[in-house]
Amino acid sequence: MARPAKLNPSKPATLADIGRAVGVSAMSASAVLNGSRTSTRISAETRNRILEEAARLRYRPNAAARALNRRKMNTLGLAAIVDSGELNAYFLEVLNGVLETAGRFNQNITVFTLHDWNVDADRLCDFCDGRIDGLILVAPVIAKPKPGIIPGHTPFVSLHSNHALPGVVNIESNEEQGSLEIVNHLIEQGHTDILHVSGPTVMLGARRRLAGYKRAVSAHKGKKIAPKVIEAGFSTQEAAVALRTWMKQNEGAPMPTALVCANDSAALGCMEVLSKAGIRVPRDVSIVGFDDTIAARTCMPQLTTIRQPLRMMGAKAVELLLKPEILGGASDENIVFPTQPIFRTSVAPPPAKRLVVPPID
Amino acid sequence: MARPAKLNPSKPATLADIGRAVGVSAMSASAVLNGSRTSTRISAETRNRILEEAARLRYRPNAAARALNRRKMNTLGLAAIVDSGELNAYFLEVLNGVLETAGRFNQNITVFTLHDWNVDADRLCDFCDGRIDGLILVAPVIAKPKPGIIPGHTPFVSLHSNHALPGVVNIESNEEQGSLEIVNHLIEQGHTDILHVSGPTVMLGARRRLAGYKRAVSAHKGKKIAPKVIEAGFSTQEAAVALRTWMKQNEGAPMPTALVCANDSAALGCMEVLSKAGIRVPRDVSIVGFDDTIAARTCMPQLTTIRQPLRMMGAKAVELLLKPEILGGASDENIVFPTQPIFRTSVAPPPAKRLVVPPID
DNA sequence: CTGAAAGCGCTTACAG
DNA sequence: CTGAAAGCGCTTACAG
Repeated sequence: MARPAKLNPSKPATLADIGRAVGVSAMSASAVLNGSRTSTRISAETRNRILEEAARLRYRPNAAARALNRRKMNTLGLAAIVDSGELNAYFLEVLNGVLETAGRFNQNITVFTLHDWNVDADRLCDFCDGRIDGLILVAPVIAKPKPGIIPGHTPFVSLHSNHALPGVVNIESNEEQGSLEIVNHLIEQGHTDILHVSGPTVMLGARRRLAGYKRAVSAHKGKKIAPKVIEAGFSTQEAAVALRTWMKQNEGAPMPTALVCANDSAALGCMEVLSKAGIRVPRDVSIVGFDDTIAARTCMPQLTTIRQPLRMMGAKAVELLLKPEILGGASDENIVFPTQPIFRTSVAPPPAKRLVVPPID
Repeated sequence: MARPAKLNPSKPATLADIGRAVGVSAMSASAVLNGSRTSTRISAETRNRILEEAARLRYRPNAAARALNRRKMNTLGLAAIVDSGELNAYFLEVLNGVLETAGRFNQNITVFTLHDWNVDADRLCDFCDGRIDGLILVAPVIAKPKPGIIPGHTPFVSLHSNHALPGVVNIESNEEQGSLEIVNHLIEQGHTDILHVSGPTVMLGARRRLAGYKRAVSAHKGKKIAPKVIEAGFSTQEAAVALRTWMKQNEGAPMPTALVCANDSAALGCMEVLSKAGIRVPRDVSIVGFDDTIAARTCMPQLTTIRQPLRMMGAKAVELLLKPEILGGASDENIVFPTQPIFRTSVAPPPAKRLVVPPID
C-alpha cells in the first residue's frame, strides 16, 4: 500500500486518489476529510496518513459532486434588473449586506443580471437549476406577474418588488412614511409651496413617495397647500430636464420654496439647475432627497434626506432564505423596514421675500 | 406508456422522470433537451412528446450533475479584498464589466470576499473546488505571494495585483502617467500649492499615483512646487479623517489651492470635509479624483478625474479566462490599459486671494 | 432511431 | 474501526 502517488497538476485529486495512495477506501478518506461523523470512526493513524496525503495532493472536495449528492450548493443567487445598462449604488449597498451575511453562513453569492423584465423574466427560472439554494430578486419592474415566473423548487425572496408575487416574501421599507416625515419637516420650517419632483409612477417606490408627499401636504392644518408634482425619472439627468422644463413653462410665476426630490440623484440634478439659474440652496430654495446614498453627503450643501437601511434589507433577505423558520409560517407577506430622516444643511426656512421663477437659458 | 406523470412541486423533474412519462429512456430525453448532437437522432414524434412533457414538468437540467460530468460549471469567480468592510464603487465598476462580458458568454459570476489577505489568502484555493471554471482576483494586498496561494487547477487572472504572481496574467492601467497628467492639468490652471491625499503606500496603485504626482510637481519649470503629501486609505472615510487631521494641525497656514486625491472615493471624503468647513469647490479649492467611478458623476460639483477603463479591464479578465488563446502563449505578463483624464467641474484656477486653513469643528 | 452501461466525485446507509 | 454498494442527475461512448 501507500504507493508513491504522483502530483498531477492537470487534474485535481479525488477521495479515491487519496485512498489509493494511503491504501484505504475512498469512504474512509471522505469520513476524515469531509465527514460529519465523529472522528473516532477512523483510527488515529489512518486518519493522519489521510490528512497528510490530502495536504500533499492539495485535495479539495468537489463542489459539484457534493452538491449533486446533498442537493445543496451553499450558494444563493442575487438577481438584479439593470435597465440603465449598469448596476448602481443602490445595488452595491444591497450587495454589501447580502455578502456580509452570506459570509457569516458560509454561503457563496452568484450575481445574475436581467436586462429587460419583459424579455428576461423567464430567465429567473433558468437560474434555479440546482446551482443556487435560494434566489433574491432586487427591485424588479414587473408589468404583470405571470404565474410561471416563480421558480418552483427554489426559495425566493424579493426586495422592493413592484408587485406582490404569490407566495413570495417581499422586503421593503416604509417609503410613504419617510416621505411624509420629510415633507412635514419642510412644513414645520414654514414652507407652504413645495414642489415634488417625482420618480416614474410606474414604479411602486415613486408612487409611495408621492403618496407620502400628498398626505403630508393635505394634512396641513394652516393655509391650504396645493400639491405640485412633476414626474421625472430617478436619475440626475432626468430630474434636471424635468425641472428645467417646468421652470421654463412657469417663468415669472412664484418659485416654490422647497423641492422634494424622488431620490438623492434627482436632488443633485435639481441642485444643478437651481445653481445655474442663480438660485441659492437652502437660502432661496430648500431641497430634500431620498435614500441617503453617498451623493447626499458629497454635495454642497449636504442633503437632508431619508435613509433606507439597504444593507440591513439585503442581510434580511439572506437570513430569510437560510432560516425560513424565522418567518414562522406566513410566507406571502411584506417585511417593512423603517426609514429614517437624516437632517443636513439643504433645508432652511423659506426666504422672507418670495422668489419668482427666473428665465432659464 | 405515457403515464399520467404528476407534477411534484417538492422535487424538480429529472430526465428520468420525463423519460418515464413519455415511455422512453432518459438518454433520449437528454438528447432532445440538452443534446449537442444533431436533432435527427430522435424521431420528430418522440421529440415533440419529450418537449411537451419537459415543458409540463418545467424541466431544468441540473447544473451540479452536468458540471460533475462535464467538469465545467459555466461560472467564473470574482474575488475581492474588502478591508474597509465593504465593496466600493471601484469594485462595482469592475463587476459591471465582468457581468456584461460573462453574460455574453453565458457564464455566471460568483462573488467572493476576502477580509484580510494575511488571514484569508488560503481561502482562494477553497473557492477552486469545481464550482468555478476560473477566478479573477481584484486588487489584492499581498504581503509576499507564497507559492501555495495560486490554485492549481483553476485558470487565474489578477487585476491591479500588488505583486506579480508566478504564471498569472495581471491586468492594470498606466496609473503613474494618469496621475502625472492630471497634476499637470492643475499646474496649467495656475496651481502651485497642491496637496496629495495619497492612498496607502503599501498598495502599488497608491505608489504609482504618488510617483506621477511627484514627477509632475518636480518637472514644473516655474516657481518651485514643494510636494505635499498625506497618506490616507482609499476610502471616503479614511481620506476625510486624514484631511481633517491635517487641517487641524495646519490651522492658520495657507490652504492648498488644489487637492489630488488617491481615488474618487477619497475625493468625496475630502469634499465632505471642505464642505463642512465652508470651503467651496472649485472656487476656493480645486479637487481631482482617480478612477472615474460612478461616484465622480454623482457628486456636486462633478469630479475631474482620471478614468481607468475599469469596465473594459473587468471584461478583459473574463475574456482571458474564457479564451486563453488570445494571450498567445505568454502567461506571466502584465496587460496595461491606458488611462484618460476626464474634465468636469471640480477644477478651476486658484482663487485670487489665498485662503487660510480654517479651524475644524 | 433508440437503449443499456459506465462514470463524473461524493455520501449515506448497511454490513462486517 | 473499515469497506462494498447504491445513488445523486447527467453524458458519453458503444451496441443494436
